[in-house]
Amino acid sequence: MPELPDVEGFRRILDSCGRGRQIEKVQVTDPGVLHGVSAGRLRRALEGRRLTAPGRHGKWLIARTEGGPALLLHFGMTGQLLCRAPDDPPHRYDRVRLDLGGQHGLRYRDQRKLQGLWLAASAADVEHVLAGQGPDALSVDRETFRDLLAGRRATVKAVLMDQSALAGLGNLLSDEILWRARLHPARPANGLTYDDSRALHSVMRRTLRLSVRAGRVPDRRSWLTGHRNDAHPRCPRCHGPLRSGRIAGRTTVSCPHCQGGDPP
DNA sequence: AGTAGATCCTGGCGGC
DNA sequence: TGCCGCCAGGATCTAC
Repeated sequence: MPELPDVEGFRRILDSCGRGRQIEKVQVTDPGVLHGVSAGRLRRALEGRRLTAPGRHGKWLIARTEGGPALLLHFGMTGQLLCRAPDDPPHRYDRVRLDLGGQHGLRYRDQRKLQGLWLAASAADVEHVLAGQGPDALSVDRETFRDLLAGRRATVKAVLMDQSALAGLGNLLSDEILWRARLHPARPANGLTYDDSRALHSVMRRTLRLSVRAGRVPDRRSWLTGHRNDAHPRCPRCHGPLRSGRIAGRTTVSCPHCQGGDPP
């Protein structure tokens, strides 16, 4: 389930594998992942273009070309970006392939096709596709973060996961961050104190930095994420039983002891 | 403004 | 064994 750290990993793959190289051939093996563009138009728009420094906003990856259009990639739950030689055997979930000359190539691989690829004709068009995204969770400053929480009556978990409020966090990271900050996920966002939001911001940044370094949310046993799929999960901090429920429509794991039994 | 629920999509899993 | 329904959680839409 790609969240900000995973997509940041894909950005690095795109950078090391594709930057400076020319897109020689675009192969769409499943047009079902294309949004608002046909396979033919995608091919005509990208073939012959040279990839430049890629960007990322939240869970979006931006593959820019020199003086040309940009390809926007969203990985849904199961998507990934791989650097593979064009003659590497195809995988059944390879949906789009970019051949970059020689032994270089990129593949958009995705089992469930919940999201996919968008084509942006220009920088302004990139902004258009990304309109409505909140600030990136890795670069949002403390005051902006505090204000976006203070302006919402929804639960703090719902706001953390809302891409229009804050871009980049998914279900796993939200639970991890709230657990580390010792905040109950069902607390109303606008009920957090100044100190709460300050601590939450700091914990979020630290958790994101560690996750980006690992290329994903680590499922180490010292992390909440390393326990959430256990039959009888216990808190790695206090060793009490973890609680599993649904908040904002998502499975939510938290520690009743560390994060409070009931939200105030 | 907020939540719940359906939808999209595919595969793994438990139950019968 | 095989079929059914549920669940996973990325997002969006409608209904309340």
